[in-house]
Amino acid sequence: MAVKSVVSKTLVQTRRKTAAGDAPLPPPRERILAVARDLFYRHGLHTVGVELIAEAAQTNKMTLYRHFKSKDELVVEYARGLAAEGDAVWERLAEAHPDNPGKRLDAWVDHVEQVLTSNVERGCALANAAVELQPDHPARAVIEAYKQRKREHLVKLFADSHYRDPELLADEVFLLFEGARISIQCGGRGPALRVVKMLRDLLARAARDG
Amino acid sequence: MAVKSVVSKTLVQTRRKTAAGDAPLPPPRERILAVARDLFYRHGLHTVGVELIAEAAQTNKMTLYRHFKSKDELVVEYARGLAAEGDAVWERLAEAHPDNPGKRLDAWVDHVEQVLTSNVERGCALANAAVELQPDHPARAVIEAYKQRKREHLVKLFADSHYRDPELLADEVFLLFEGARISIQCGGRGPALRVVKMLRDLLARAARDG
DNA sequence: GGGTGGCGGTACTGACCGGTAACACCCGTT
DNA sequence: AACGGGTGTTACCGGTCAGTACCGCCACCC
Repeated sequence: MAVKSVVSKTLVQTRRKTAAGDAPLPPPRERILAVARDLFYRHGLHTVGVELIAEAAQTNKMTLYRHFKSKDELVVEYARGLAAEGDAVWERLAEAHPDNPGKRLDAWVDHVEQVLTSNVERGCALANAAVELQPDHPARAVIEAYKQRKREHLVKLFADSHYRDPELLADEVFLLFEGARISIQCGGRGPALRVVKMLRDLLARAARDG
Repeated sequence: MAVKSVVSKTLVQTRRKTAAGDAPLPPPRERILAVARDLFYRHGLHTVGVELIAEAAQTNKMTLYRHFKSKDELVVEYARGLAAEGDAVWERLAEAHPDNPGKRLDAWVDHVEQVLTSNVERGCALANAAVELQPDHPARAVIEAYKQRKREHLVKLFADSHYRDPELLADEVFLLFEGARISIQCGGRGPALRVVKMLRDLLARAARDG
């Protein structure tokens, strides 16, 4: 029930650059968010303390609290960052294939494949965070809104591709994807790896009206 | 980042029966496990302390530690209990329809429907526990073994019903179910409610070889 | 009746964690 | 040169939590 720190504490830097004059560091806030993202994802929100985050970000607790007025707020920013990154995927998809829904769909499936085959041992960071947080935690609203947007993106994608029941299809695809990511951490890596094949089969079989 | 106790602390009982001579209580170990099950599920493993569990079980921390040598062990027993209950469902299914795979399948879908429409605001307790626990926690092995068994039960169910690709079908159904339960706590209750329809459609459309 | 064992109650320890105070420091600006 | 803002450092507070020691009590059983 404990996370033993494995974070290097050897840091001899002053002010955005290491003593040896290496590459300058990003400002503390960004470093903290980057580290929080890594540690929260790998070890969970509850097991990672603010001091660990601060030290891993090559700063200290005081500076952390100058940028985030509480750990809860840091968690909210953490969730916001993840949601923004997820939204960015959809924006890139829309920009890459502005008027070709079929290609947009293919590109999304490719993206899913890439996500599920890369190092995602711990599944969806936002879903995990939702599991750890009480229902009234402010980060929950961020997470739920994001998942809602994600589902609606899918509905629109299928509607644009003229599938007959885009709502139901979106739900189905959404649940398959979510199920794959949660089941990764329950031991079954197998099912998740086959989900891309399922997706392609499903989309090929589903009825269109055009 | 805190759970404020809302548990009644008014308890004036001595030894397995209340002062007023009400119904006798089960032995402490069972009470503790029952309460742990409820509180761990509703609030998560990390946010619920052993003292809260003990008091809610109408006993105290000392007695709890006489039956479980650590909180981690209590968590393991918690997981074991949930897994055993899940296994019991499959046993009842096998007993109810020993030589009629079709009815067994129908009964399972009914069971899924019942699970997803009852009060499961927090999804699958075992999946949630896996999210909260480090990979080397002993309870993780219990959870992973259970999910593995569950998937194999599904494979056997589909194989007995002469579906053409029981492995793939089992994965698909498994992921849909898992996805439904995790997505409940991410705000989207909608998709989960439609999963039963998806299941029936999927099973109706899937190819059989007999 | 006198053990014996299980249980309830209290009080405690030691560690950890979120959050704060106070001060020294470095830097860019004027 | 003086200033001020953002930062690093240390020490600390208050609370919580897992786990333990100790005692008293009641039930059961020979």
